[in-house]
Amino acid sequence: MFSKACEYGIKAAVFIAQKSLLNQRTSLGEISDEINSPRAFTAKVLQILARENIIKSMRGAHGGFYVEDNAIENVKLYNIVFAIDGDNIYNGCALGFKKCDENKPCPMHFQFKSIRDNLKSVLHQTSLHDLATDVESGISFLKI
Amino acid sequence: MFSKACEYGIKAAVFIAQKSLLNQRTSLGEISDEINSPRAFTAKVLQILARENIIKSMRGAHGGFYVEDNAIENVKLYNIVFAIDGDNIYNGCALGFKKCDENKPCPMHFQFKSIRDNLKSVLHQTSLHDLATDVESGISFLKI
DNA sequence: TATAATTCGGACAATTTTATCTTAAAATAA
DNA sequence: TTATTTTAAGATAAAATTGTCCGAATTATA
Repeated sequence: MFSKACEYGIKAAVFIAQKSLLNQRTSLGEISDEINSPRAFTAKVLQILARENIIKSMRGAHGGFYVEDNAIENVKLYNIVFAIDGDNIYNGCALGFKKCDENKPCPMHFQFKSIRDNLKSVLHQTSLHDLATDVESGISFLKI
Repeated sequence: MFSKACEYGIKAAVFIAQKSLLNQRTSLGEISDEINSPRAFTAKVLQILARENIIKSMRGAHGGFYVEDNAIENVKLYNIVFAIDGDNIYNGCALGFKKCDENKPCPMHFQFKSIRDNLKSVLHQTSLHDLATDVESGISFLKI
């Protein structure tokens, strides 16, 4: 469903948000340990998120990654997925047509409308804060 | 969402079913023309579907691909997707965990439950017959 | 039987995605 | 200022997916 890059990006962002709620920065090493992801590849993904202002980064000693207070609430899963994988998942045609709409639908267009809409609404509704507090309180997990 | 292989497989199967409803076999060349897919790659996908008994193939002059009468009703999108992409799309964890369930859920587990269930039910409900008749009657399209 | 039409299967090639390595740049602190 | 810690960025490599080619096998027909 999501690319590996996007999976790592989501997990990393949630972990960074979790740390930020505790007023802590976290480093690439700590992140990739915590979410069990390849370090250098994760760095690339974090660069994307930082360029898109979804997370903040700071170089140097005591540097690392963090999420700004207001972003923890305002950044939605939607923004992360869009930054990394684009909007193809929930806007793209299930059969890969460039142009597929009610006027000229692919055979799966109508059956998939509810799925796409559902996905879009979930990604729009779920904030970093929601996910991070769940992990913090032991309701969900970033590593299994 | 689906792999390219799966997209081609679905389109091809629908076209083959459409022809079979008219009691005609169709060849690889006709299929890849009709669904606008790379010929040799499509052949590989059709081999998978044939091995899984989702479609039938016959070599030689006047050979080609077809779907058996009962299969047109009985084969669901589910079977095609499963044969080509496996069940990862609707059973797999959104964040890629091997083991992710209510007991030890990833941060997106509950938000994605409805999406997965919705997807699963759509794929289970939609038959080749449904898709093929829509195309045949001009309601939907295999090429755009 | 010979020929043509067709799928099958294996090997290969190109592209995309995933992953790594190495050096530079920036921030902190001694 | 120098050393240390950290991210940034670019080059490269590995793996997976997508795509191609070719000869063998099979079927129908002349």
